[in-house]
Amino acid sequence: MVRKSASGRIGIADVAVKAGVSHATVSRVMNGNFTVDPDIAARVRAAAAELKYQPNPVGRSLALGKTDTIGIVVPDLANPTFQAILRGLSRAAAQDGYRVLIADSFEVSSEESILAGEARRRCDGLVLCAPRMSDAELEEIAPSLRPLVLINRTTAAAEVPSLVVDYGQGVQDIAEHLVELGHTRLAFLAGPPRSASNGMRLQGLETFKAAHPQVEVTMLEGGSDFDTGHEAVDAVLESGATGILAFNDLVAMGLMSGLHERGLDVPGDISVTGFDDIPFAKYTTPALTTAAVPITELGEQAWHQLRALIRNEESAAPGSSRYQPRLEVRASTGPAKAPRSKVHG
Amino acid sequence: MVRKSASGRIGIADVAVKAGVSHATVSRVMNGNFTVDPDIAARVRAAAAELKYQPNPVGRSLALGKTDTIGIVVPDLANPTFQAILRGLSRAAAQDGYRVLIADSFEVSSEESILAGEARRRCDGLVLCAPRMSDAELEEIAPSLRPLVLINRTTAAAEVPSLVVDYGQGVQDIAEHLVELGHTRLAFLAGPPRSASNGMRLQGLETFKAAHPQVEVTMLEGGSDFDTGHEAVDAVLESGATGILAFNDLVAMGLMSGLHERGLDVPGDISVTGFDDIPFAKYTTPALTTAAVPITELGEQAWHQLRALIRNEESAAPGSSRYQPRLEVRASTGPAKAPRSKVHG
DNA sequence: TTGAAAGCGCTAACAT
DNA sequence: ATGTTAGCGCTTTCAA
Repeated sequence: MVRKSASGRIGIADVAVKAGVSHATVSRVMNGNFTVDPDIAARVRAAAAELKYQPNPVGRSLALGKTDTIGIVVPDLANPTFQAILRGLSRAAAQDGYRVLIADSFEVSSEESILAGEARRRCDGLVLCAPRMSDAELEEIAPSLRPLVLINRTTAAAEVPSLVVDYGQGVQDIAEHLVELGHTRLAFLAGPPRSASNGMRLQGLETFKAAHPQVEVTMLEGGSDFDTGHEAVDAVLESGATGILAFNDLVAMGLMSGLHERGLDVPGDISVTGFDDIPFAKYTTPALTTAAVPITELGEQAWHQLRALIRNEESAAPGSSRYQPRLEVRASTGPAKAPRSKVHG
Repeated sequence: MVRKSASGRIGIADVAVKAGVSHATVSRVMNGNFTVDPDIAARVRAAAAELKYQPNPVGRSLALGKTDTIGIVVPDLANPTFQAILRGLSRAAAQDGYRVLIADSFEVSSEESILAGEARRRCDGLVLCAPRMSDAELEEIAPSLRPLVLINRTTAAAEVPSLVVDYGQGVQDIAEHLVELGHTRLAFLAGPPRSASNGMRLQGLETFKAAHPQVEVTMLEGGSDFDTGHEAVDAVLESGATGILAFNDLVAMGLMSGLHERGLDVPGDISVTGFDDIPFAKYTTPALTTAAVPITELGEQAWHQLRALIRNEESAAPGSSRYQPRLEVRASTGPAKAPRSKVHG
């Protein structure tokens, strides 16, 4: 009969008894410490195998002061962008033997710092993804969260590398593309107000407007999902714009769908662009012109930065990097038609 | 100056010293034990706040024998179905104060049981999502993984509830729908060979064929992503079928995209159906006819089942449930044209 | 090379 | 009501 310790699970003590050695020796064998006599080691391994002993990671974590787990906090797990980051992060971390714990703040910015703190305490490091909290709050809690890597957000706090996508430049590239096609009336379907990446897009558009005073750019309120785009059809038509920059691919798809239902042709009547280049983007009808962000790679890089911080806290902190989106011209953008007259709302 | 224990982090001992009480009292206060004198409790709280003390969850877990964390193992985090399950699970678990640890097996079935075991040991319970391992292996390891909930898979092992979607029935509903539209030559674009849900679809089709001997059903090899569908165009055309049942929505979208590139009209020339009703499905052009699976709810239910098991190991085990997909007729299916002649590959 | 013992940070039974 | 003490399961000095 298999002996069990009080808890019901088989522990190191059971193996020690069965092999006729001390806990310490079992521990050494399990950790590949070669100072153990080969015969004894074999005996221990046999006992462990027979009892199907698996070390308890919680006890191990407490003793070692590390969990081999990292945490990631995202504002919305339903967003393909964050899903892709999670995927890249998880894959990269797994290769180094680390697991990932997820925390979804559901866009409730007031919950973010609590979630982050809780996650951090259970892990060896944290990735904070596009946090919605204020700069002040971020800077305040960042030190207590280290090792910490930020995505699409920066902070003045020390030792906190950031990976940020240059959404401002991307949006400018898209706008330039539309201008080259002859569009003179553009509209931007904005994202979530608290999103830093939305702020970067807005800044990029300001730069663009300064360089192209002859181009009219209307700002429209929006969000980050399909429905946002779908519901924006009226506002878009009312703006009289012929080139629409949607916050992201999802919004663009929703908009195209709405436009299609209204009998409008894309890009014949209106050109539509997205952002991110999610996998679906090339399969929409028409295929979506967008700015490609190497998003899975971003997750992977986040792990590499975090790993560096975890491995040697004191030495040279990794720097922050900026990712340039790449314009992907597809079929959803085309030459501007003769100006349309505004449609009544 | 803030005192720190050896580890560098502030521990319960520091608070105890600062408040002039024992560890135990601090612990009581932190856990809301009301047997503590209000004045002392206040003093402890003040000390904790001043030191910004946060209990170490690892120590707590070791003492309590629970981690307030559950694990989920998925075959592929890139798959929208698993993403949705993860989302539902994470949201539901979070409401009860549980976090989720993810493990992606990347469709490597030989890694699954190791991953599952490792995840389980760090958690209080596990959700095994559409495991690719054999029935024998599953049945063997299931007991060691309890509390365990299975999704889209069943096992003979005791105390292991399953949530399974009735893909067989769903596929029959879709096939019936196509037959009603006059299609007599169908083709099924299969999914990953090791996928149990693919097996269920196959079984459903057998049932369908028995009931409709006059309908020709061609089986085509496939996979589970866009590219699979996109690359299947030749095989689909060669089959001469006018009604195509794709393994899932992704495959259907890829196929529609490929058909479109060939100048074929959906549903004019060929009707295409998907499965799952992912959020994108209603925004494809044409909107995709599919079988809707309440997938996020599935993740939520998985948590409820797991919670019941965690809360009282011995009492009435929750039963297994079966989810019926709901046929969503949209624009990608239409009346069959006059039979086409086979196209040369 | 091995065992005894201390300690990781916490909770809880026991004693006062 | 509070402190003392013994674990939780493991790793790692320190002695032998």
